[in-house]
Amino acid sequence: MRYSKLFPKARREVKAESINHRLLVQAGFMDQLMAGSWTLLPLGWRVVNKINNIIREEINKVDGQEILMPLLHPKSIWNETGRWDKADEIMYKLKDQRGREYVLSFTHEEIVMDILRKQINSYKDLPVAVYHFSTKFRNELRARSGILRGREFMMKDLYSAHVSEEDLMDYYFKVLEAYKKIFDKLGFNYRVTEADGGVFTDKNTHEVQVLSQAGEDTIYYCDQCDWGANGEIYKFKQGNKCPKCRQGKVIEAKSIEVANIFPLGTMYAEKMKVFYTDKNGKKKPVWFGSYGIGPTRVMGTYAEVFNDDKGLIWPEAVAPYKVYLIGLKGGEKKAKDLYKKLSDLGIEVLWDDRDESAGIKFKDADLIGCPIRLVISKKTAEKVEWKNRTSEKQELLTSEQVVAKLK
RNA sequence: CGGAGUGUAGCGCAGUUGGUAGCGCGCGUCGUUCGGGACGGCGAGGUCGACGGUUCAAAUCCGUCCACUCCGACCA
Repeated sequence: MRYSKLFPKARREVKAESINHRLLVQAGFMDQLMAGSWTLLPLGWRVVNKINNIIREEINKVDGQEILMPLLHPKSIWNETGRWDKADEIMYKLKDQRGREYVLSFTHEEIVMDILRKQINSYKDLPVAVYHFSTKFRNELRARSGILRGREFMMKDLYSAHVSEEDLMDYYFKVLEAYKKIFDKLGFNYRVTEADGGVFTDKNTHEVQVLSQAGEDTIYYCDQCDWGANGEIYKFKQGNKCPKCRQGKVIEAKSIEVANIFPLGTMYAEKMKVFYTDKNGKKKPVWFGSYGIGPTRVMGTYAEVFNDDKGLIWPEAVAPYKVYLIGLKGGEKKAKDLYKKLSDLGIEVLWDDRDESAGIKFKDADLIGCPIRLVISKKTAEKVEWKNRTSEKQELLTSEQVVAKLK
């Protein structure tokens, strides 16, 4: 991509208290429509898509099948579970010209249940797991922290149905393992915690929490084993013995909840009459679970966790472009050639071909935060300067060496 | 919803005791520059958040409302 053509350009200054708000807006990744509603601009959309692809890959591995469900739901389906009233405060409800009532989706359990009751007959049809990436609308009392808490945001939600609690819980922990793989690939320092199910279930659930001062949650975790808990239901003291391994100490920390999984049981199936016939010919309710990850919140979390005073720092796995290429005086032609060469090889390059000063290009390169910066100028002569975003070290390579290193 | 703050040019901001609006950046253009936000010349750009009131006169004073940010309640 030629930076001269990219919409929009980085800005000089942005007033915002939250780090993800300031950096992502300043660098041109997102734009605010109103409190809690954001446009993902080309750079931001690329990042979110990369996050989504990493999620998709792991969810497919646990037999999730991707679908796309509607966002406009009739009142009747939400009445079936009682959530039309129970979740009233977070729902955006609408009425059409004839007085019919709807809600903008804040989750999809009821919708999946409706599909299942039409499609599932026998135990032979189970288990089944479906997921989609789509927008969620939640009427938060207060939108805040940039894109971390919006009233409209993207979520990957996976739903699974099973013949028994054993099978559900077996799958539930498989998904938890898949989530760990996802957040390992994404490169976060996170903890898995036990938490409250909120409007979703009375049962306890698990969350993936990325450690960050910008987080709204307080969690407790063991400094030696994998134990962790959300402070909303459990209270522990920093420094006490870990309740699980009895060896490590409890650490209290701020964190951002990026994923949550719920073993919902048979309540939804019973209320919505989602039954299957077992081997003995008996009708039984399906065991149900739901599993969410917030990709747009994940992007905001990156901005909060990976940055320095110069700007964003993207890990290669999700960077909008792998390389930021700068051609300075005397290197324009060579930069153009290298851009073509790398692009032909399928390497993602953002080429700053603007007629701007060297200083502006360097500042924007740092702000946008691609992992690798390449510079060609009079100074580099026939070579190319390679610098990683996370290091001050610069090395001069031939373009062949650059290509080999990038492959 | 309670508390605090802010709305003035595309962005960031200043604007005194009321007298009809400025700065920096950016933008257009010409020229000189060209490895860490270069410099000069010329130029464009505003219903001062909205509505109402006070006044000869309101960005400025008063009232109502709206929007955004932060803290809280709440929430993924």
